[in-house]
Amino acid sequence: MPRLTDARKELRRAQITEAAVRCFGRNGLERTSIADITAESGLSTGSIYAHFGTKAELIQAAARATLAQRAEVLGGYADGDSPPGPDELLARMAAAIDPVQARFGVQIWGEATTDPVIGGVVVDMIDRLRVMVRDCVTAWLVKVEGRDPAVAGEHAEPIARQLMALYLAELLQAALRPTSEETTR
Amino acid sequence: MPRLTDARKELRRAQITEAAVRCFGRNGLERTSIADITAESGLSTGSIYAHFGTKAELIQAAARATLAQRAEVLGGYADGDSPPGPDELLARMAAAIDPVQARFGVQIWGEATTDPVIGGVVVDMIDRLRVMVRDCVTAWLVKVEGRDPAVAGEHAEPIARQLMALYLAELLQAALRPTSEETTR
DNA sequence: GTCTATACGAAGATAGAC
DNA sequence: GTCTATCTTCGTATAGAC
Repeated sequence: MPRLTDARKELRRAQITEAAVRCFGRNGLERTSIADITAESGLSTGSIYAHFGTKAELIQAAARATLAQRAEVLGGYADGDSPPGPDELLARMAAAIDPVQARFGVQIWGEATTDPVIGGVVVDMIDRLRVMVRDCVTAWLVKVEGRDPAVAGEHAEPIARQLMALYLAELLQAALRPTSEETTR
Repeated sequence: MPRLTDARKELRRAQITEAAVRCFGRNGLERTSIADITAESGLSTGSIYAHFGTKAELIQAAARATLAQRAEVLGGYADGDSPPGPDELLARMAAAIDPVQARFGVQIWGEATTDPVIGGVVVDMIDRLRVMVRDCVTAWLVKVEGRDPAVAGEHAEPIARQLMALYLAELLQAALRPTSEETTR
């Protein structure tokens, strides 16, 4: 297994998807051409198509990468000795929102309504996030509120649902907030 | 002022935007061509361009019409003698969600992230909805919970925010739910 | 693997008859 | 106002050299 070259390959792919996300954040999924991405990434058309079969595949990869990145941020919250309570958790999640990623994220929602592949990615990711939020709330109920671990999970579930809804609304709001360029104009 | 012909004009425009929304719900904003809309509406390219200058204008008109229609549903809730409480209100709003309009709505969010005109339409409409929800909650606090009208408005505000977030999440979920065609396959 | 140059198709928009 | 036919542009994807 040539894992060193594999790693390089992954790096290139990441370079491309990250440039793509910046373009998408500026101009939207369909209004950024491959040419735009070549300009942003410094690479060429041929190079991009060497790594992704179609533009749709590129979008899928970018979506997976971005959503996974957002999930990672929540990773360690449930582990500490004093996990954050619901309000604090939401505040942290909201504070971690990046405008460009928020815009791309909402664009992906739109795409997910008609593209089943993207649809799968999005619902999986929302589900993963909700589970992580639930676990964090459970840990909080047990560790700082002193609830019975046996029932804390059940209690955490509806709270997690509400938090996710609030978070999605926050994400949407961030995505709709005018660009800094637009506000300074 | 020829208001009869104006009315006919509006009717045609509605015919076009409604056909467009059905197409958008199926295939997304950018993957429905003008040709698709002619097929769905029974009209021709020329006719469509006689009513809308560009495809973007058509999308804007469709967005305004659809969002206004959703706002209308909430219209009378605050007026009755026994306005619904938060849970009941959310349930009614969720029950009134149409899958096709939900998909189009979420697509519009995506478009709003990069198109300032659509952006304005969306934030205006979300704002209008939130105000209506707030008024409904206020009426409920006063009329069925017996709260002091002087402070009910303040109390209603955060509740309305939560309800809106929950509603938007519900809308997103409906939009991501697989089409009936896909599930029966 | 990366580049440049290009083929090819699709879709937005227009012209002009009726 | 509505149609059909068409123009033109643009963007994806490929071919082939290095």
